[in-house]
Amino acid sequence: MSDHLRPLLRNAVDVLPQGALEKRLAEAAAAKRPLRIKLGLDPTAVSVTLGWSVVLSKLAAFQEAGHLPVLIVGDFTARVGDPSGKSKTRPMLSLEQIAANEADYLRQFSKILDIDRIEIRHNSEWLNELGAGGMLDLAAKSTLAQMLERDDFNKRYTGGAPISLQELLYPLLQGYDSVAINADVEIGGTDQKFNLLVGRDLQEQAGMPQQSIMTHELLVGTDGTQKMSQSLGNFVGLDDLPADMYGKTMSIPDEAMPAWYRLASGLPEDDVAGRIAALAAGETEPVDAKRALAFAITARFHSDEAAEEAADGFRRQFAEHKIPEDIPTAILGPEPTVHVPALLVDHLGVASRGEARRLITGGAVRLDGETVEEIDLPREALVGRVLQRGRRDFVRLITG
RNA sequence: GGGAGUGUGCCCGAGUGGUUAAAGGGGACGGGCUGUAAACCCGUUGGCUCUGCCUACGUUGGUUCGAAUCCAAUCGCUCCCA
Repeated sequence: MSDHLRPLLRNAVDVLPQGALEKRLAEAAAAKRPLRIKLGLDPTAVSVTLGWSVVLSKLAAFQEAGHLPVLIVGDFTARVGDPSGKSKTRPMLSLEQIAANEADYLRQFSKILDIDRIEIRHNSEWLNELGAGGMLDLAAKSTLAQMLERDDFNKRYTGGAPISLQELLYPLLQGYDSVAINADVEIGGTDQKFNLLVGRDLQEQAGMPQQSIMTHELLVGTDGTQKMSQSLGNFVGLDDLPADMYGKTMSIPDEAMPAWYRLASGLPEDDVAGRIAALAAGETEPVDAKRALAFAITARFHSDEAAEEAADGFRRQFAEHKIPEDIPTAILGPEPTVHVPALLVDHLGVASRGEARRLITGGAVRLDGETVEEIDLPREALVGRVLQRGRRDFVRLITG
């Protein structure tokens, strides 16, 4: 494999059709024009997760090689809902919400990508124009059997779960984006393979050159089993504080380490390969490998200093079981007796007072490290002390 | 349009008139052990002013001393026929 191609193929699973990318690159070089690299995104969530870093890094690699990332903001399709990997449809979003999410996304993307050197397009631009006639034209060339080849449709269909016609049409809309922007290459996760291929079909029907597609391994979440996603709550966000980024990474199962190293660490490919090999050979202790991984990720999105600090704080809190230094404070009310469950709900993110009571019963609540057993405590017993819920949530109680 | 099913707690799923806030499993959370890993053990998993009260088995209404369980209507979903 030639050196200039290698970074472009990193972490790719499928690169289709065979040889097409190389051909495209050669043509582009000869014509001295950049390739248009499409990445679609649904502006539905709030945080950009570490899972995104895989494709964003790939865009950065293309950018490095002189090509042009074209980001498609699915402001139209967000109102339809992509069924990828989901068993149910997702809610539609308002335009205002979509615009707000988009701005937030770009800010987070800029941690990986030079967002001043990308093209940003909204698919409402052409999909609004498409109209019923255009939609029917798109749909005329696809069959139900073709659509049902898509894995998650297939599963739902055979499992007797509903698939709305709207969802069924989604891949056509997304594929049409490729026609509209003249994509040369489209990248995405492995779950997007079908959609990316639809883009090729529609480009062919439109009589234009067909894009190459490239799918990428999906990063597993902190649970080590399911795909990292915001809705599953198993994610590390690019916006996470250093301590959270470090801590969440430390909580992943050992088995997830190789994948995280490859997909998320941001370390050079050879370095990653070496570390994974050392780990597999038992030359590296798993804990050490995980600390190094947590450090690498934290440093990647913050700084070496911030990562150092996060590592220190982590050691103090979880190895030495000390109360962390920077913890939020909460002002106690004037009442002489304090209802502890209310305190937990108000300041430690407990969902309900009933839940708080259960936590107290279960020994999860501590005051300056001592297990709390009372539901109500006199105010004086709380002032100036640190209330703790579980292993990682603390609040210092003060007077106003 | 006709017919047959089905709708239970975060998810799956049992329950077909009376200790049912609802078996069991998964997930999650918490405690122990530990490397905030895995495995393992234990506990919790509707709300609250908590030895009690309130709300809950798609929705609405009804039968009954009493319903998730029976009836009616209604909404959603699946399958079959057209």
